[in-house]
Amino acid sequence: MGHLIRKLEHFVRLSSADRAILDRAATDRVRNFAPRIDIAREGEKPQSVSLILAGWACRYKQLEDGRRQIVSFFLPGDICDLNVFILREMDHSIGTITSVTIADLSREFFVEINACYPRIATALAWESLVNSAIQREWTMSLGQRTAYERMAHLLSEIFIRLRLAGLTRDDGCEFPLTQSDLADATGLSKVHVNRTLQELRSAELIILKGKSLTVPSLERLMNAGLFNANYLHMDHEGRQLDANE
Amino acid sequence: MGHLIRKLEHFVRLSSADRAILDRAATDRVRNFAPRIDIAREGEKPQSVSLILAGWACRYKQLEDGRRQIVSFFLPGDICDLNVFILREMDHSIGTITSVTIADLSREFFVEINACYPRIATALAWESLVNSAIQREWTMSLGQRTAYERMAHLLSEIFIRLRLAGLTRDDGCEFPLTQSDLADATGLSKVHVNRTLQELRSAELIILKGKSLTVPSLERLMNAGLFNANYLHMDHEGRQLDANE
DNA sequence: CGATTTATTGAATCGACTCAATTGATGTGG
DNA sequence: CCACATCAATTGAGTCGATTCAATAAATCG
Repeated sequence: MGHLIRKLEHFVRLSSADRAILDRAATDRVRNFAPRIDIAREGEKPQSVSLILAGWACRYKQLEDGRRQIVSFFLPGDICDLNVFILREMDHSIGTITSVTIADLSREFFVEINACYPRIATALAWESLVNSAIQREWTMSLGQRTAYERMAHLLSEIFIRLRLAGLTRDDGCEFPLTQSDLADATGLSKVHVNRTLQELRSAELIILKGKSLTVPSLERLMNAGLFNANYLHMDHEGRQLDANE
Repeated sequence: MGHLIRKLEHFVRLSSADRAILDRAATDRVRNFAPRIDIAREGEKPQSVSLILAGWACRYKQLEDGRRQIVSFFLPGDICDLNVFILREMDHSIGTITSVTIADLSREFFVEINACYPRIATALAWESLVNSAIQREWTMSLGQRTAYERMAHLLSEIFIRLRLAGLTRDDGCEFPLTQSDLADATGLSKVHVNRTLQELRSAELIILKGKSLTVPSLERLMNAGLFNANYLHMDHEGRQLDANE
């Protein structure tokens, strides 16, 4: 579907046949979920690989005593858990933030891609490497960045990822995360998230109100978060594979 | 080589042909590195996929001001950066802890594996999924666990991973990490690492002296770290693929 | 509209940090 | 093989970033 294709095209140019099979896969087995519910739970058998068509979701883990860590966000165009068929049991849960539309991608789809669409296969491998890199960057953030830097970094990352998927207009985007979500993602308390956001506001790095985020200068926000975009590998790195049409 | 095979066999039983090609790959292009040097640096073009034959290494990221986060450890039998050929530029560095012996795995090796050794291909996919799961668990640790829990968790993880590779005897193992390494991995200061280790010692959860770690009761250490081993997916999950010999 | 969730504020506390000094290992060259 | 240099581990004291608890204000939703 549109957001995935748009994202993958930052890595490699696809042919119209490539785009066609991706579009087809995205209209096949579509499911809708309400906001704030679990799509999959830790301990269950992984059922499918899902492409987010619309809405925000997250992957999270929880300790017995209730402490909760969001370990990644899924935005439109993201794929959850490539290859996960192999495993017996989920080691984390997946929950929605907003209402979410996903398309289940079948095993056969991946077999076909690997056999007949090498450009897509490579682009999906790229997507998966970028996801690993994002996870490492979160490790970095939680381990080394201050609350202020961490929040600026997270907001920069989300804004850039939304832009790659074509989900920003000018300097703004939808932003359905609550401060509580941000707390679970950054490892900070809700109260401190609130105060940190206020600092970012008074530094005029963000305008965050309702469910909408405006970033007057992405560059300044990135600087505040010590953000180095290299880990997103979005500089059209696979262009030697470009389709010629 | 031995440690990799041993580890993969926790997921699926390999045939002697499977083992043979892995052994061959591991004797092909072997390189040695001194302790405490960089094998690869952020910003460079990724050169190869490496299998650690002996020694410990780590993946780390650094901020401009010097703050350093170790985002993963590589133990014997681990593979660095499966698939990484695709990317233009490293987003992190890889450095040795001890002296290290690695075997470079060629692109052709992976092509051959995917074409002719589906069981190994699946096992390597499993290895890569487990690595992602470990990275998520580190995110969890840094975001939610206290210093004490975090240290207990890390030590449990390392001990278990070493055991999977056949590198423990009874309740002990080599442990070449300095407190400074532990600080960079846990996001704590060196001083606090020191104090946290003392707490673990006086709770009789670890005996750590010189470069050797003893864990009198792994179960108790795991409990202290709120350790749930599910993320390591080591319960022979791929047995439907077992070789019959 | 009232009910519930989300955001905000204040005050007190605490876990972890910094700085600085000391002790103990490890290793190397003469 | 000792002497020195270096690196790693330990300890104490003071500080600070972030937390908890608790109350209030503002949105959002049915």
